[in-house]
This record gives sequence, C-alpha cells and structure tokens, in this order.
Amino acid sequence: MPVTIYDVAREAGVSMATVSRVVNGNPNVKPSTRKKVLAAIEQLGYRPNAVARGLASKRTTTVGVIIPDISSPFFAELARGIDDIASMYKYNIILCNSDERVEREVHLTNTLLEKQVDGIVFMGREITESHMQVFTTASVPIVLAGTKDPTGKLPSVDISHYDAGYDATKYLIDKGHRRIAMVTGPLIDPLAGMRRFEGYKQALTEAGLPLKDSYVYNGNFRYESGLAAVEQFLSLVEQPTAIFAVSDEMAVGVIHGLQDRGLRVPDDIDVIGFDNIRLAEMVRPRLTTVVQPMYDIGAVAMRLLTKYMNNEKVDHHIVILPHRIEERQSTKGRMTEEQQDELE
Amino acid sequence: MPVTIYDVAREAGVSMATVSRVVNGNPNVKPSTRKKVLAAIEQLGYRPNAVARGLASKRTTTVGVIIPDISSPFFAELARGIDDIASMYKYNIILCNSDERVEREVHLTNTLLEKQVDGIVFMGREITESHMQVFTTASVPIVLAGTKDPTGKLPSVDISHYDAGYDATKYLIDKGHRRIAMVTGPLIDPLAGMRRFEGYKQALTEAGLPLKDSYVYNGNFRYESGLAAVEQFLSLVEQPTAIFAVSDEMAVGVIHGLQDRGLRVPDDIDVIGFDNIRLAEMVRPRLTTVVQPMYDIGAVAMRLLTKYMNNEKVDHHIVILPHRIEERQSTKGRMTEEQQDELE
DNA sequence: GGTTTACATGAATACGATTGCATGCAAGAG
DNA sequence: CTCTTGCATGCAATCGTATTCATGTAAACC
Repeated sequence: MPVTIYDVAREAGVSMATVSRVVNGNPNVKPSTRKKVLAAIEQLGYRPNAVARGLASKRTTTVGVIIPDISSPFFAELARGIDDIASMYKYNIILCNSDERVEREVHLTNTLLEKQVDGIVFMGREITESHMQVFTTASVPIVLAGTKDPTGKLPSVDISHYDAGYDATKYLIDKGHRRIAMVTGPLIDPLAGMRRFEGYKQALTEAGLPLKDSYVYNGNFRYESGLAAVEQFLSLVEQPTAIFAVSDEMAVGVIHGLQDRGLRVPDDIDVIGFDNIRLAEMVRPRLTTVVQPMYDIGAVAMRLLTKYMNNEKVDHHIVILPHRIEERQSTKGRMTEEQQDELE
Repeated sequence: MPVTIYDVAREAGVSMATVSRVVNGNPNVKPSTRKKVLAAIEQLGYRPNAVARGLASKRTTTVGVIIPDISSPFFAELARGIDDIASMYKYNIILCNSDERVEREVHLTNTLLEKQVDGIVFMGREITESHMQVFTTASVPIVLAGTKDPTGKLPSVDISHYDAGYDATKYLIDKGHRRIAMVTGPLIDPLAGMRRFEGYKQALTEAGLPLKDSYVYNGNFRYESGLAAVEQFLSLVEQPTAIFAVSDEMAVGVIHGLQDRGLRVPDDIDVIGFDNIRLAEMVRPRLTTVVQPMYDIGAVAMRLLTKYMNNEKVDHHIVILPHRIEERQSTKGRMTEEQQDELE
C-alpha cells in the first residue's frame, strides 16, 4: 500500500536505481532527471523505508544507549549530550533503562545488536565479565560514558573520580577543617563509590588526619541518604565541621537534615556536593560542589563513537574530562589554630 | 560474515523456515527438531537480524518518542513511564528531543515514520496545522502525552489543566487568601500556559475577587522565572499573600526570592507549585503542589498506543488523568475576616 | 483398511531498498 | 574521423528474514 521507490521510478520514468541515487544525494545524476524524480517524490508523497535501506546498506544510522535511569537528573543530562551530538551526525537513539541490573544490561545490549545499531553508548556502574563477554561479540563499536572498564580495553569517557574525591576533601582541609565527614556512594560502585572514597582517604592521610569510620556514611546517591547521614554524624560526641557528599542530592539532604535540627550551613557546618545538577543552585544556601561535566561526557562519548563508526583514527580511546570545584554558599571554611593565634 | 538463519538451518539440518519458526516461538515444531535448532543457534552464536525481520514482517517492535527536552525532570519522568510500559510489551523506543520547535517536531516525526516505527508517542506544546498534516499521513498510531490537540481527533493522555488551575486557586481562597498572585507559563502554550490561567481566573471570579494584571507574572517554567516574579510582586503596594506558580521549579524560585528578601514562607506568604517533581520535597519549606501524575501519563499513553498497535478496541481515545493537591509546608493559610472576628 | 485430520517441514517468494557492473551516448583528444 | 574518456542510467543481484502453500507422514476415526 505505501508508495515505494519503484512507484516513484515509474512515475518519473526512470529506474529505481536512479531514484535511489537522488534520494541519497549521489552527484551522478543529471539535474533535469533529478528534478523529475524530486517532483515524482513530492507528487506521490514518497517516504523512503529506512528498514529496507538498513538491510541493503548494513547501516541503520541508529545507535543504542543504555542508561541506568533516565529519570535521574544526572543521567538525563548525559543523555541529552549524547542525543545532541547524535542528531548532529544524523543518528537516532534507542534509549534503554537498565536500572543497573546486570542481566538486563546484557539483555538490552543483545537486543540492540539484533536491531543492528551502528554503535552503542553504555552507561552503568560496574563492568563485569558478563558485560565484556557480550561487548566483545559485538561487531559494532561500544563506548562507555561515565564509567570505565577495569581492563582499560574499552573506549570510555569519564572524569577522574579519585582526583575529584581527593580535591573535594583537600578543598575542605585547606579551608581549615579537621573533622571532615563523608557521605559515600555504594562502595560496590568501583568509581563513583570506591574511587572517590579513596581520594578522600588519601587527602586525609596526606594532611595527617585520622580516618574515622563514624565519619563515613554509606549512601546511595539519593536525598534520603543525606538526611540519614546527618542523623549519624550528629549523634557523635565530636561532630564533623564539614561534610562531603558524593552527589548533590545527598548534599542537599545533608543541608536540610542539618537545618531541620537548627544548625546553619555554612555557619555551623560546611557542606560540599558532587555533580553540579541544577538542584545545586536551587537550594539555600546554594551548594558548593564538584562539577562534573555531565553533558560533555555524553557529548564526547557520542562524538568518540562516531569516529569509531566512521573508522576514523582516534588518538586516545580513554578520555578523562576535567572536573572542578564550584564554590558557592554552602562552604565558608573554619579558621585554623594558626589563624586564630594570629588574631590574638 | 555474521551468521544468518541460513547457517543455522544448515548446521541443524533443517530449512530456514523451521529455524524461523523456533526463533519466533511457533508451536508447530517437533520438540526434537526444536532442540536441534536451539543447539545450532547456541553453537553458532546466532543473533537474529531485526532489520531483516522488520522488512519481512512489517513490524519493528520499536516506537518513536518525541519529547521537548529529556533533561527536564518533568519530561524525564514521563519518558520513564513510557519506556517501562514499552519494555513490558517488548518494544524499544527511539527518543528524540525536539526543543519544542515545530519544524523539528515535524521533521522528527517524518524520520521516525521512515524508520518504520510501529507507533509514536508525542509530547509537545502546541499542536499546529503542520503537525496535523504529518500526523495524518502516518500509517501508524500516534498518541499525545501531556498535551491534547484542539480538534480532539488524536488520542491523548493528559490532566485537566483548567481544573488544576482552578483547584489550586480555590485551595488558596479557601485558606483565606484574598490577594493571590500567579506565575503562569508561556500563554502561547494553550494548556499548561493558557488553560491553567483560565482556571485561576475562574476561581477568582467565583469568589468575587478582582483579577489584577500586576498579580500575574508571565514565566517560562524555569527557576529564574520564580525569582523574577517575586521582584514584580514585592514592588507592589498591596503585596499578594499567596503565590501560585505553575511549575515546581518556578515555585521554588519564588520561595527563594522571598527568602532572599527576608520574607518567610509560609508565615509571610504562601506558595503553591505545580507538577510534584522530586524537587518539591527537596526544599525547605517543602512545597505544597498540584500533583500531576507524570509517570502515569507516560505509562498510560504508551499502554494506549499498544492497544492501537494491536488493533484492540479502545473505549476513550482521550483520557484525562486525575490530579490532586499535595499539602506540604509552603502553605498554611490566612485567617479570613470572619475567623478573626470570631476570635475577638 | 481406507479415509480423514492434524501436524511437521521445505520450497519459493516477497519485503524495499543499495550497489556493482554493463551499457549507451556525448564530448574531447589525436 | 576514429578512439578514448567520462558521465548518466538501467539491470540484476543481494541483504536476512517471514510466510504462504504444497507435501509428506503419522495418528485417528468408523
């Protein structure tokens, strides 16, 4: 029923090969016939069948995107970066939510490969053996965004979580803090969980500060974790003077937990977050945070993928994007003892 | 190079038709041969080519989703609802960001149709003539989510924006407010902009309250609009005692704008928002808001689409989901004069 | 035991494009 | 004027599957 390339050919009085050529912008067509064909297309309301084209050409101009949860602001921003670059290169995106479940991630990968996507951008937590197994059976490129595989084989785009954890902690130390608590992510997460925590530990160690278990709360990136963390920290005899939470949501939870107990931020306690989602500017006090270029991670990952898909030369298959600390109102620092001495 | 159904057939010593049958779960296959085929598939690592299947069967088990901006929490939640139901029915989704630009929406629709999606879920602002034109050329069902077309022809899932606007305003009136300001969306938006505003006007009228231009600020759903609105309202001699913002982001902007000026919410001014995104619970005071079932709108829209795709009977092609007001701490009301009289 | 019935399977074709190869023709070279 | 060259076009194979139809076989029936 729908009009095919053959109908157009008949209408224009040419062969289907010629129609195909004008549709695909092949220069080897006489302007006059091109015009005829275009007219026929317009006339008949012809819409090329991309599935047939995909079968014949072995390219679908579609890429798969596997994401933990699109309703998370962090990943949504990443996804937007991916899609913007994708559409810039004329690709469409098949978006799949994995909820970070390994079997599902593997299953989705297979589904995407069946659908003959030209490439895949993968976002997840841990890269396991199961992942590597499917990934290596793929005949199309796969790049990791916001993750890195332990073997370093796969192309990936991410920040240095270790450095970021270190920098945030160092920032607080330099501000004069000595009792610094941390709200971590799930430590099963090797990067956003573990590596950031290791950065924290390193910074403490270098400053000669003790690592106290009671100053570490194991969160899950969500707001409620922040609230819960405050409970733990405030029950201590020696309460922290600064709290480093590895997601903005948790950081805001911390701030509100503190405020609900009558403490002021940053007057009583400093708080620093992580990510720099829009929320960070939509709290009072505005949140000092480690900014992670989420949009860019997505965009760069997609750009990298296009290079692989076009068999272009790539210099570095692992790219580490810079992070930085955006100083806002949730941190103001403490005077160190030396500074206090000077004042006297 | 990749292994095809033909290779499997040879390996299993059957015809490709039989392989196709077992792959598609056709019951007309002797268990013993099914087993042989399955073994061959496993052995060869066969992965069915969904593109070829799509061409032959004329179904892609893929649906298109056009969305203004996936990085907006509101739409992200909607998208999640869509994807969950889609994957429940074994569909994948092609996600496209339109930025609410009409030409782009039209263009994306055409692209999706070329890719032979089995259906489309469309989210946008206004449904114009251009939209209707493409939509009607489509041979697959299209359902609107979070919008409605003026002609009422297209299937859609949404709330009643008019009622919601009315209810929010009425809520404030019942709380004793007489000076109620509103931060609207762009009035070009016929629903989230205009209809909510009309509900507001109606509620005022019924209560015998005047509609004052200075009490209306034209926002764009973003946080900054809320801040700006406060500027306008506080410059008035007779300042409002309650503010109704048609997005939570704007409402939070309003709250912060007020707080930044030393006013307290709700002690000095009540604020009510709209949407009930997670942010609403991540502010102090927590935001009273009109809850819009975003996830459900997406889910129901997708469910409706599956019915159309399966040629099932549908009772109502336009479905209006319920909204309600979630009362939190940003509203506490004012005593009316009568109440004050009673106290004396 | 012959006829009907149901099931299991294979051969062949359609799906709607892309693309390599052959061909015809006109222009340019010698 | 002939030969070469290159452009414009058509022919036909191909992509990997679904699906109809015909066929063969075994079970079921009276």
